[in-house]
Amino acid sequence: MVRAPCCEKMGLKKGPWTPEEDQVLINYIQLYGHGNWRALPKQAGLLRCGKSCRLRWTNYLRPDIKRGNFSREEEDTIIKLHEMLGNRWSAIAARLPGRTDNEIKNVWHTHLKKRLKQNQANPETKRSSNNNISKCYHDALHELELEPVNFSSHAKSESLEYRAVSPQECSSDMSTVTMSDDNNENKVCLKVESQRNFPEMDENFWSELSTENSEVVMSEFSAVDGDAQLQFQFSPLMTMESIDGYGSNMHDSMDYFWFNLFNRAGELPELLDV
DNA sequence: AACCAGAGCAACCGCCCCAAA
DNA sequence: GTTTGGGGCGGTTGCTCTGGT
Repeated sequence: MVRAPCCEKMGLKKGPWTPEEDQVLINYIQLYGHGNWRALPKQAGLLRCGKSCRLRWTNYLRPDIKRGNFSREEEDTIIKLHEMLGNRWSAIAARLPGRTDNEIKNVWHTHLKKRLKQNQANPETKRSSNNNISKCYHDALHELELEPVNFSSHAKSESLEYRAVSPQECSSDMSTVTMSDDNNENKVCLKVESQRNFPEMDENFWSELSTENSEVVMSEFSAVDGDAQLQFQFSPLMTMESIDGYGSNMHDSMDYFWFNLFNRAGELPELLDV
């Protein structure tokens, strides 16, 4: 079933908004809010569809919108977040206060894609890119025959389960990772249950890990008889409020964690040239 | 001055998700 | 369990601006 576009209804205006229309919309929302977008234009006396009003408000008229050019810092953040999240513009916008998904999408298509292409044309840049590291640890995990089998994500808790996929290991090697942020302090506790013995890790392991993987900072780890506990702390870019729906990113973080763990323990095959 | 091409950006379109009926 | 409708999202369009010829 294809729903006909609401603006095709008789008499509804399309195209650029006039300053008068903007003012009507602003006045109405300031007075009454925007409980029901579909009903809003009629009540406000606008010859627009609700969708058009919502878009105009969220992308342009909202008082907390930051206008003007993107700073280099903002652009770098977008590039990094795009690397992590892909074309999830609203998720990226959630981490850039005052910027809208539409604006970020436009900046990406007009500026940043070009910038990235230029960077990738430079082999030195390419070698050191996070993408390359990411591919390496995914490959490594594949070789280890560890893969995520279950993942669920909510605003305040995450659950992730890994298992070994080779038949001979399947029954003996199962690890379950449960994350929670009970105190809502951006510190995420993980309980790892696994038959695999965790190698002992020194201070350098954690400092290197947090340097190379800026989304997450390991703060504490202990492993006793295969029952491991560790504490994550996310960088400011990775707040728990906005983590909902970032399953793929958490996979990356956990993949990275496992990769480093087993790499350090010398359990990785000779397949990496990071 | 006129024309053209490309860049930038606001707005639209169609689809999806989810809650309410 | 199914249908319906509102809201949100990502992709795309098309208008405007700008710089080059």
